[in-house]
Amino acid sequence: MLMVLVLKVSAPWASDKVAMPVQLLKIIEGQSEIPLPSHLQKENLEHLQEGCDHTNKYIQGVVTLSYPLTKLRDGTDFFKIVVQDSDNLRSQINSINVLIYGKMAEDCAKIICQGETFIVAGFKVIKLPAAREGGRHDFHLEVSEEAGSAIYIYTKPKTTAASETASVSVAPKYVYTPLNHLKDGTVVNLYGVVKFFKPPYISKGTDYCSIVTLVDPSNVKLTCSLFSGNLDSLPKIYKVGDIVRFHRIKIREYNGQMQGITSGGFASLTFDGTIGAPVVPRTSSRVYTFMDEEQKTVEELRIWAASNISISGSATKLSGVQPMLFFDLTCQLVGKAKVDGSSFLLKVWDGTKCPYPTWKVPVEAKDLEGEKVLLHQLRNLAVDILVYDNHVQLAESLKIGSFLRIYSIHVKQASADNEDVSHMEFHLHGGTCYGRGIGLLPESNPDVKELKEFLESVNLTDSQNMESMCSMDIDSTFGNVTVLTDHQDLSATELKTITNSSAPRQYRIRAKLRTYKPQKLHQSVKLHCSKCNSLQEVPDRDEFDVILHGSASAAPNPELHNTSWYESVTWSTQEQKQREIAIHFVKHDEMLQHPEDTLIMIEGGTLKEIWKLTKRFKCVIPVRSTEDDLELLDLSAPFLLKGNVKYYGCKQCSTPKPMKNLSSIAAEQQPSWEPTEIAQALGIELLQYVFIMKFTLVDETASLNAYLFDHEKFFQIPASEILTNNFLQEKMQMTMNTLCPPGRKLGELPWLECFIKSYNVRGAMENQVYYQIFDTTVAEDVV
DNA sequence: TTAGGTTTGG
Repeated sequence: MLMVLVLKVSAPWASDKVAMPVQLLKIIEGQSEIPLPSHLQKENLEHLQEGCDHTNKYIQGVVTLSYPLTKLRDGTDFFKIVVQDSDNLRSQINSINVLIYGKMAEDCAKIICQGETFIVAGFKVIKLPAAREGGRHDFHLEVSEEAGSAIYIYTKPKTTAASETASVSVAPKYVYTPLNHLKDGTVVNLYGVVKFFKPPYISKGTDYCSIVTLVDPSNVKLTCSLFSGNLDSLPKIYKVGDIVRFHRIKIREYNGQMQGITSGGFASLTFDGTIGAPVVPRTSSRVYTFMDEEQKTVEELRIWAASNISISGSATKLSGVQPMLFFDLTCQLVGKAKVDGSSFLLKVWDGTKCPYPTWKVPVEAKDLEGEKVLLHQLRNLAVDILVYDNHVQLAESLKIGSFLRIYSIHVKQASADNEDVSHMEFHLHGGTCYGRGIGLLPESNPDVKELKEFLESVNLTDSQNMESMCSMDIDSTFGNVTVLTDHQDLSATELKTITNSSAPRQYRIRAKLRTYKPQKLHQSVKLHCSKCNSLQEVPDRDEFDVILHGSASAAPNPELHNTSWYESVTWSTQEQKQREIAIHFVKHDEMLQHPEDTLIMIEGGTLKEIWKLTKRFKCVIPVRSTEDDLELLDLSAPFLLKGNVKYYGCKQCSTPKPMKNLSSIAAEQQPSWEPTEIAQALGIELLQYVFIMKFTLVDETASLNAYLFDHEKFFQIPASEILTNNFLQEKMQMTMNTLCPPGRKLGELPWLECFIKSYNVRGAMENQVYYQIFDTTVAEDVV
């Protein structure tokens, strides 16, 4: 009798789902071949090559020797056998070592006896360091469940003897197929950047399903249907731009296009697609291979994706929702309730306030799960999202307090019969079009970390003060003033009186902010020279990049290295076009200081390198060398980087002085390296970051445009920080939403109090009167 | 098996 055993779990062609590691599939009598899946091809021992994809290949031979089951140092089970190709006994190379790892090793050790016929598919070929001897192969095969190997054993005894030599275990090597080389009917390993995905949802069959569309630098797309009964074994994709590695995905042709589908042994790793983020795989596998080479692949894909994939997406904060649109929300679940059979209520918040009144889904208090006190505290910040149909089951299973990303929420403007003002409704409609669904984010997710930090910073008492400015009862409560001023003694003047008066004068006014410019708040940040009074745009990073490239073409001058006041270090990069970098560390008392106290000057650095250095050192000054001195770069580039801020000098008003002037600051008892002081020493007229905005103010009598020219006082946010700080941008947006809530009629806008002054600007023909807001600060309970 | 990307009802 011939018995055929198939060791499985991850055999790619196995049709059975039983998770038993060893399964008796068939007992065949008098038959010499197992009906192997048609896509498998037999590989001759003589033709083995390292680095090829053997996912669809098998080798067959007789077990001539087996060793006792042992454990490797890391606890992995290890079983080694020698297999001889019985069809080619006269061949020079007819034996090979097969190293079996993990659960498969344990299972094989129980079953395999010498003389049995052994078939393995999905192995890895590893070259041995020593030369071959006596018919032994100079490769060995590595086999494991993780590698997707499958083993077939014929238990019919045959006998041969063979010697064997020790072999060295080498980490397995995978081969990855680019998306433009996929062939129907194969099982491959691949990398890709997520272009589209549906978070896992419960399919109509027995499994979870997740749809993932990948692209890679071949610019070919591949849509994969991934199924698994275990949610954890589907890739943990959180956003478009994430990078995935799939092992053992089956390729099929569907509607004239290649399609990926899970097959036995499918495994995935997911990586954050952000350049510079740690390359840490998200996986449920206990065991996975991940080495320097893989790290490099991920980093390369990140760079490719950065310029080839739009990851702008539709992520929005509640403060930024627009009616009649769809958006993705990262939020925390604070309440949930069953509404009816086909819909379920989720109450969530993200710390920001929706500028529109939002609907409240009526549910009975007893049906609402969540912390009552918190729900009350958050009653004006949390929003109700009604999820339908296929999303209900998943929504029900969510735990209060968990962090979610809800994809493609529909914002619907609606007005009930008994309300004059329309409100916003949030629906997660049934189905999964456009990736509609709910994803559970782990606490380790960087977006969750950021959100948690933000939620903790939200003062719930303050947000209750905003109650008067929000949703339900708009008209009655909007008599309130939301801006504080310094000059409480002045009484308010009507706008008509102001526009009819001559300039210059100062007034206290009470008005509504009908609109403001720019609507994109980051565009309000400019650079101002207090000497020549000029305003300019903040240069973008490309401009800086170009200047850096230009200056890197000249090598640092070694004669300028290591002077009395700085120490220098130089090195060359490994890139194709070698680049020399010099860093000059400014000393204090002839000593180097801690990096966080040190000012450095750098020659030949890239944008990224300089940015990294600013994280570590107190100040960074990009320089280049001339024949006899170091000097600043073109003043279109920042002359100084400190913390998150790039400091610029005025081209008109600056007269750069020798870098050596910095040594006088370095000699101070405790050098503070203040930008103003550095600028002065270097002859730079420091440009100040300012907010420039135009406010259109109205009262019952007239309307006027007043300019806001503000460094920090009005918003209590430094203009210099806003471009690099998301929290502050968020805070500023919320402030503007409070002062000028979008989507409201004039009558529904809040009243503001502020100070304005009028002034004359001489035109060619006549004087023009302008107005500027001054000495005004947004009240703390608004911010 | 399930889905096979392309939104809108409650």
